[in-house]
Amino acid sequence: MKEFEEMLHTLHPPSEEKKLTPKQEQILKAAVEVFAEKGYASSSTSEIASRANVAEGTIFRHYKTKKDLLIAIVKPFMRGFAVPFFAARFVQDVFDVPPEKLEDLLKTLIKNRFEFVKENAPLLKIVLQELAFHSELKDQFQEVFIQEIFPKFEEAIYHLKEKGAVVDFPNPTMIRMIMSPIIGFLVTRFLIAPDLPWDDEKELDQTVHFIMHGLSKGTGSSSD
Amino acid sequence: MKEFEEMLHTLHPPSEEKKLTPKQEQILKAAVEVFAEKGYASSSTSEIASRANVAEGTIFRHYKTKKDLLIAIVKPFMRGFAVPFFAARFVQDVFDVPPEKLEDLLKTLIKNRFEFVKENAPLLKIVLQELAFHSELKDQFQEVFIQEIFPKFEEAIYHLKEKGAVVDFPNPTMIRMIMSPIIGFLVTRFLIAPDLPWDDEKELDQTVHFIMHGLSKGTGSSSD
Amino acid sequence: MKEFEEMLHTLHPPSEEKKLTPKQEQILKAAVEVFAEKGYASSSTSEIASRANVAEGTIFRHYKTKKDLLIAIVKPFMRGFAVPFFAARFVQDVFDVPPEKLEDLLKTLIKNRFEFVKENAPLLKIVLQELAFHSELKDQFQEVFIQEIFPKFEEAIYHLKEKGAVVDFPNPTMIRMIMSPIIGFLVTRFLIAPDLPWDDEKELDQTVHFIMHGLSKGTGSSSD
Amino acid sequence: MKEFEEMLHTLHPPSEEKKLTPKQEQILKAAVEVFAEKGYASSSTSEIASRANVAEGTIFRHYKTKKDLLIAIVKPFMRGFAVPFFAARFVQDVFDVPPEKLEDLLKTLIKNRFEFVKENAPLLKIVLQELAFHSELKDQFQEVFIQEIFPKFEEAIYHLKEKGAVVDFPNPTMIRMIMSPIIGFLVTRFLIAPDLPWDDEKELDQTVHFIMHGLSKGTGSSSD
DNA sequence: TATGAATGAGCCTTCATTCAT
DNA sequence: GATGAATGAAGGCTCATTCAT
Repeated sequence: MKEFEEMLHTLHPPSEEKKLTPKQEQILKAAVEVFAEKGYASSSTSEIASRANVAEGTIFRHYKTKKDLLIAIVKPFMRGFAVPFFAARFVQDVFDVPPEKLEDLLKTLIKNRFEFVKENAPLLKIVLQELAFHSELKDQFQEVFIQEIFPKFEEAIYHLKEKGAVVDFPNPTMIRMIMSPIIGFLVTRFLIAPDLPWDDEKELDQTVHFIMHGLSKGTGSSSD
Repeated sequence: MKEFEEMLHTLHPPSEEKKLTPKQEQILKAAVEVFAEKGYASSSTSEIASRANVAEGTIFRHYKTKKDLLIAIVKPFMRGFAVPFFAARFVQDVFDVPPEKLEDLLKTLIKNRFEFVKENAPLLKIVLQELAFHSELKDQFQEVFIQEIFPKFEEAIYHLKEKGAVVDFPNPTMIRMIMSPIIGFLVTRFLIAPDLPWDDEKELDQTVHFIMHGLSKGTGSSSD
Repeated sequence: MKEFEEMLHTLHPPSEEKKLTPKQEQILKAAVEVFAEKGYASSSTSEIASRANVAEGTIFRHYKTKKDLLIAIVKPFMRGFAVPFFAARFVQDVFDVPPEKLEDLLKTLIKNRFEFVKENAPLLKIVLQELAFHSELKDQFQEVFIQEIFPKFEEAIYHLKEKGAVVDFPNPTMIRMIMSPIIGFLVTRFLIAPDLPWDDEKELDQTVHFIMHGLSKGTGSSSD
Repeated sequence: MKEFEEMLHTLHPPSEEKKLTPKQEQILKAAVEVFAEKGYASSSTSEIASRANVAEGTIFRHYKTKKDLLIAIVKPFMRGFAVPFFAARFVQDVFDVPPEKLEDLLKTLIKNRFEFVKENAPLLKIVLQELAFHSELKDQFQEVFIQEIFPKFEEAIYHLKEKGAVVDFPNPTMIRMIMSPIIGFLVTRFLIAPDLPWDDEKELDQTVHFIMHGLSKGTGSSSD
């Protein structure tokens, strides 16, 4: 479980993005900035161009369309986010690990994804904003999350339920419960109040605690 | 606690919205539709006008600006959402209620807000989308949520902590943990997959369960 | 046969074009000018706008597309050109008239169309230029010429052949032979050298002479 | 008269075009294709480049300008078309030939030009389309047709009139009458309906017949 | 009050042309 | 000589906003 980094390169070798020319990189960087700042629809290619120190035409030489540019930005982010889940490891670990270590397992996973988002906070914003309006992004989301990640989650949850380790809610509900606090944290941490003096380690611990206890079978404080 | 409805009218008498002419209502309704469908920036006043069966000029007679129209839509929604929290009752109840009834209390609150959102799902979408880009909306949000609702929450949490009923996380963290699963549910329920055959009652119960256990002091499934 | 003018209004009452607002007329007039001068593809809507003393946006309020503007110009011209042929009169006259008056008949027809083109010379240019590249125009041409005019011609030719008045070439060939010198004259007269001191009456007489003799059965200069 | 082929090489030795590099040939070929398909103004150098399997820059190495490319295409075609008329032979033949062979003479000439156009149909289209808009092409046309061909025609016509073989129309009118049916045929044959099952020999015969009779002094079928 | 024609700034995109490699 | 990335001017079109009626 310590080697997430390795997995990152399993499916999509890092060389993939290295093909970018300097101009392309400037464009992508500028586009991420502007899209995140103003939203896709309110961003103008001319502003992106000038922030990228590039002629406007240059953008369209590399990305046929403004939307193509958006996709070129969002797709790798989604795939990148999903990479760790592709590993067979993920489910196996849940299966192998003793109950009292589950919390550590979850934390490792979250921590890793947290770091990924930390490096790409503006992209998180762009995805959350634009997913709602572009079917191309929805498709990509479908492909990555619903077809790849969710099944893994379901498998893991299945094991946990069998072990009697967790409450017996429907799978989609449980997945939602796992993800909501995480997303809630990420959004607060990086989008709403990135300038607060965060103690990330502590917040993550508490979030994991919250999720684990929330899904626990016992009745929490109101015993019984 | 059964009389939330009354509170709704406490601060903002219902007469307020009655000043709307029929044309205005058509415009607002159409605008909500279009904004939710395409996002504010990608919506055109001409489409709103034609959906409202109104001349384009008419929109600008009532709302000086496209953005004014957005605000006219979002502001009442935010205020409406916050209304129940204005009641002194809210904190008092938390203080009075016996620990084993806390879950019911939370559920009543959530249920009520759930119904409110249910009637205004497109507005939820608009708020979540546009909050990020319009300082006028952020101000309004600040005013309503941070200045009104959050302090109430903090007070309630203070009581709970005193009672030893909940874990001792920082207040903002706890508020986030309470709200994340709720928002997660609302977004899934109304925006992502509104067409699934939802059992709202059950989902709400489970969400409350999740939150309460998540915040409980006990160690959840990994007992001890 | 003297009342072609009346026929002009038979099918398409003149009121039809009267719906045009002043701005629309300015736009159409300017567009005809510019299209004829530079060709459709090399004309810019901004130049049309400024020649029409109208904002560029105004063009697009009336004609959704640059191409729509082209069609709005060409369609009425084609229909207008075809109008006389719609009359039942046309074929009947050919049938009734004695052989020695055929030349007069043809001349009346040509003269009339000549006047029509004279009023719309730039439009003739536009049609001849753009017909080759726009399927919408081809369709319109098909509809008007091939479906309406050509059949009338064929009928007339059928009568003439029966009378033994003309040579027995295939119908399409004969139609081409009738039209080529006419078009050749129109193009030379209005497009290639409009500034020459033309004696239109004489040219028309000679063109008719040429066509009639060209189609005659006799062997012309060689022999009798 | 059988040796038109020889004339072809009289003024412009065939070697002239042999200087073309393979790339240049590909470019010219592609340009002819694209120009004919879409018209000069709507053709993009990038499409020409890709059809020619050549980098876009390569076009501009050989032809400084898009328009230069057009001229490089059109000029040789015009000159090529005019070549036979340069021969002194042309007028002499008209002078020498007995009246009853005039038709054959004309047919030989037409047939020969017909074959030339047949090999270069797209070029005919390009010339007819672009002549109207490019003064460089008009100049070239002037140079070739008005200064070279027309005088030859006038001379020939002068002879014919002297012989009393033809009607006494003004020279320009007669030239127009000779050329209109020919151009009408070429345009129909190669541009409008190239896919019809043409009997070229017959059409040419009939066209010649039509011209000769059209210009004959007699009154054709309607004797007198 | 309501209308809708008119505006013109600004947007995305295309394209001929240049130039460093 | 050949390439193709880069340019930036110009084009068609959209849209929020104004205003005379």
